[in-house]
Amino acid sequence: MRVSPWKGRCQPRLGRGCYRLHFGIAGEMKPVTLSECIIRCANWSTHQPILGSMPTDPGPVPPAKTAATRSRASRPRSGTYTVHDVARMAGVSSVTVSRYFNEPQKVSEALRTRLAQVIEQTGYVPNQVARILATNQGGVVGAVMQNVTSPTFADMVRGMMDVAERNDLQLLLANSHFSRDSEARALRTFAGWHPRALILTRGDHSPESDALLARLKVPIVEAWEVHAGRPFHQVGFSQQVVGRMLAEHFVGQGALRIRFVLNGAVEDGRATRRSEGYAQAMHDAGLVPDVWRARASDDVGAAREAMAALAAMPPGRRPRAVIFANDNMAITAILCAHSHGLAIPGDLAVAGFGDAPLAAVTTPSLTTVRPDPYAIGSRAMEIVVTSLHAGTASAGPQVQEIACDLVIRESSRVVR
Amino acid sequence: MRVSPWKGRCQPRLGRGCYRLHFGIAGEMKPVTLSECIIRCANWSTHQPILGSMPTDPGPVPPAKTAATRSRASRPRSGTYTVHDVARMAGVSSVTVSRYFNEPQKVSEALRTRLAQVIEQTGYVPNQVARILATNQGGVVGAVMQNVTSPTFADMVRGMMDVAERNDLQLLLANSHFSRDSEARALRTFAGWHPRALILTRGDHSPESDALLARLKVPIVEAWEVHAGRPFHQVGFSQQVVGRMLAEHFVGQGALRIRFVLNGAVEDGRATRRSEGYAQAMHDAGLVPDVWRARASDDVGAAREAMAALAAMPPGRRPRAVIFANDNMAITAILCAHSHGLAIPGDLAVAGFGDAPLAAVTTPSLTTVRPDPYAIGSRAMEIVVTSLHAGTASAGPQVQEIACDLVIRESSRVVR
DNA sequence: TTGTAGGCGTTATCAT
DNA sequence: ATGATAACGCCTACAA
Repeated sequence: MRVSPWKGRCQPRLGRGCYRLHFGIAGEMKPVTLSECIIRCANWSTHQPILGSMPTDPGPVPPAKTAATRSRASRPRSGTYTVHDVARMAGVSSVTVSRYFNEPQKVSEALRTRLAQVIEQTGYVPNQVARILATNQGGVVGAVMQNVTSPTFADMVRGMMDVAERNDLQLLLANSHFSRDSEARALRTFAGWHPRALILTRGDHSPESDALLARLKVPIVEAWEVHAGRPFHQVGFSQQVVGRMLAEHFVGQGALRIRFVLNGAVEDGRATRRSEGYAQAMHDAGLVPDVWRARASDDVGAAREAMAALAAMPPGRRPRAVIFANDNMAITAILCAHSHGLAIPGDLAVAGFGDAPLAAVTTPSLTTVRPDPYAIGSRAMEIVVTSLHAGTASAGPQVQEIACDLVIRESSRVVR
Repeated sequence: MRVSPWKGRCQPRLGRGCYRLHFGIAGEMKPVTLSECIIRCANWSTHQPILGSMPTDPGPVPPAKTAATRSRASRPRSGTYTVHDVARMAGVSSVTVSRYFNEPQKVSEALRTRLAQVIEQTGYVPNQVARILATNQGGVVGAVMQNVTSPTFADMVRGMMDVAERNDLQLLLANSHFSRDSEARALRTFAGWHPRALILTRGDHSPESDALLARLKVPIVEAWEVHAGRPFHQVGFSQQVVGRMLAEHFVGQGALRIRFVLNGAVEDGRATRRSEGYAQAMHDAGLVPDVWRARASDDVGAAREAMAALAAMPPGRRPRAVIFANDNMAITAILCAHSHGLAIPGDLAVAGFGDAPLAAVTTPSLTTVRPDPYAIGSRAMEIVVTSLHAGTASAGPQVQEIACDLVIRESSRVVR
C-alpha cells in the first residue's frame, strides 16, 4: 500500500497593503496632441505582510508517512491525494475509485455514496497527467496564434476554448508575434506535450516547422485564412475575396480611382492578400490598381501618413475611394480627415476591415468587412474533435469557408 | 524490450478549395446609423478534396510490431517514438537517452553524437506528460481570465506567457466571462492538472472555489487588482486609487459637480471600485458624489444613454465633468457629444480609463488612466516562479503594486 | 460487483 | 560512464 507524505503549510491571514503615492510629471508626448501630461500614480512597492497562521485543517486522515515498504527510496510525490489514498479511506481497492469516475454505473450504490463522501472530504481530483499517460486519450490541443493581443484573435481563442472545454480537451496557447521562428519554437514545445491536434493561424511555416508537422501524426488545422492546395485542414475566409468585395463595392458605385492602403508591417501577409484580391478586381474592371504602403508600421501612424499624402494630391488625380487594410486605420482616417481638409465620404469614400466596435459610432460610420473569428475558432476546434473521433483514417483535409459580411455604412458612399 | 507499432498515414497533397459566392442582403440594422446594409460574402461550404498520397517516409527503422512479449494485451500507445525506441536504435539503454537530455555532461562524447543522430532522424521529443508524472516538476500554471477578448486582459496573457516560456512552465488559460461559476469550473479543471501555481483575476470567489483554493497547496496569485487583507499574493493596481486620481484631477481644476458613469454590467466589480475611490475623493473634498449607472450593459449603448441623460439636464445643474468607467464609453461620448448639442470639454469635461489606442486620436483627445497589463501579467508569473523556487516555506503573501499613469489630454480641461 | 496485475513514458536510485 | 529496476498516478484486461 502506498501512502502520501503530509505536507502542512501555514497560510497567513492578512496581506496588508498600503499605497504610497508618487506624483510627478514624465514628459512623454504623443504626436497627436499638444498637451498631454502623464502623472504616475503609484510606484512599485513590495510589502511583506505580517505572517499569521490558519487552522491547519488536517483533513480527515492525513496520510501518515510509514517506513519505506521497499528498501528503495521513494520518489518525489505530488503531495496530494491519489486513488490509493481515497481507496484506502473508503476501504475499497483503487480500481473501484477509478471506476467511480469512469463507469459509475458499474459501482454499487452503497460504495458510490461511501466514495462520494470520501472524495468530498478529501477534495480528491483525478490527476489528468497520469490519466493521459495511461489512456492516451483526451489530452491537449496546441494552438499557435499570431497575436493574442488583437481582439480578433482573442475572439478566436474564445471560440476554441469553448469547444475544447465541451470536449474535455485542454487548449495550449502560444503566441508567435507574426514570426515564423516563434511559431517553430512553439511547435517544438507543443510536440513535447504530444498534442492530440494542432491549430495554426498561418499557412507559411519555416522549413523546420514543416518537417515537424509532417512527422506529427495528428490532425492539423490551419485556421483564419483559407488557402487552396495545402495538406492540412483549412478553416476561415479568403482574404482575396474580402479585398475583391471591397473593391467591387466601390467599382459598383462608379469610382475609377480606388486606392488600397497598407501599413508598414511587412510580416503580416494577410493584409497583403486582401490587397491582391483588390488588385485582381481592379484588373477585372479594367481599372489600374493602386496599392499604397505607409512607412509607419502602427495603424494610427500609417493612417495619418496616408491621409497627409492624399491631401497633398491635386483633387483631380486624388483617389475617389480608399480601402484601408484594417478598421483601426480607417477610423483614424475618419477622425483626422477634417484636419487635412478632406471630407469623408464627400471627397473620399473610405472602407476598412474587421468591424471594430467603434466602426458603427464614428461620423460618418464606417463601411467594413466583418469576419467571424469566434466561428472560425470554434469551427477549427470542431474539426479537431471530428478528426479525433474519425481516427487517423480520415478522408483527408477539409476546407471550410466561414461567411464574412460586408457591412455597408456611411463612409463608403461615392457621390456623383 | 518494448516496440511501438508503426502507424503509417497517407497525407493527401492537395486541398483544392473553390469559393462559391452568395450575394444577398440581410437586414441587420445597428441603432447608430440609418443606412447600414450587410452583404454576406461567402456561405459555409465544405470541400472534400481529392485524396492523394505522399511518400510515406518510413524513417530510419520503422519499429516493427513483435508478438506480445507478455500474454497480456498491450495498452493504447501514443504511436510516437519513446526513449526505448531511441535507445534501441542507438544501441544503448533508455537511461542514457534520458541523461542525454537532462544531464548531457554525464554522457560520453561518442554516445552523445550517436544519440544526436538518432534523435535527429526520428524527430524524437521527450513526452512532457510522462516527465511531469515522474518528476513532479516543471509543469503547468493555470490562469483564469475574466475576458480573454478584451485587449487589456490579452496583454496580461502575453505577459504571463512570456515569463512562463522562459521558465519552462506551460500556461493553461480559462475564461470566466466575469462569472464566479465559470471560475469555479475552470479551477476544478485546473486542479486535475495538478498545477504548480494558479493566477486569478478576481478577488471574490465562490465558496466552492475558496474551499478548493484553500486545499490546493500551491502558490496563488491574484492579479490585476490589489486588495488588502487577502490570503494570496497580490499584483496590480488599486482601483480606488484610480478613481480617486481622476476625481482629484477634476476637483483640482475647480469642478464642483462631477459625475461617475457606470455601464449596466453589474458583475464587473472593478469599475464599481473605481467609483468608490471617486466617491471617497469627493467626500474628502466636501463635494457630493454622483454615481450614475446606465441600463445598457454594453459600453457604446451605456455611453449614449448617459449622454442623452446629461443633455436633458438644465445646464445649471448639469455635471461639469464626467468620469466614464472606461475608455470605450468615454470615446463613444466624445463621438456622439455633438449630436447631443454638448461640447467637450467646453460644456462637459470627460475622462476615461484604460488608455485605448484611439484615446490619443479623438477630437478632443481623451484624458485617461493607463494601467500596465503586460507588467501585471509578467510580474504575476514572476511571483509564481519565485514562490516555486523558494519552496512552500515562503514568507507569505506578497503585495506588489504596479504603477498606473494618469494621462492628461484635452478632454478633461475644465474651463472657468 | 469487486479485485489483481501489469503497463503508459519518463526519471531517480542504486549497482556496476 | 552506463545500465537494471522501480516508481510517478491512473486505467484496462482479466480473474474471481
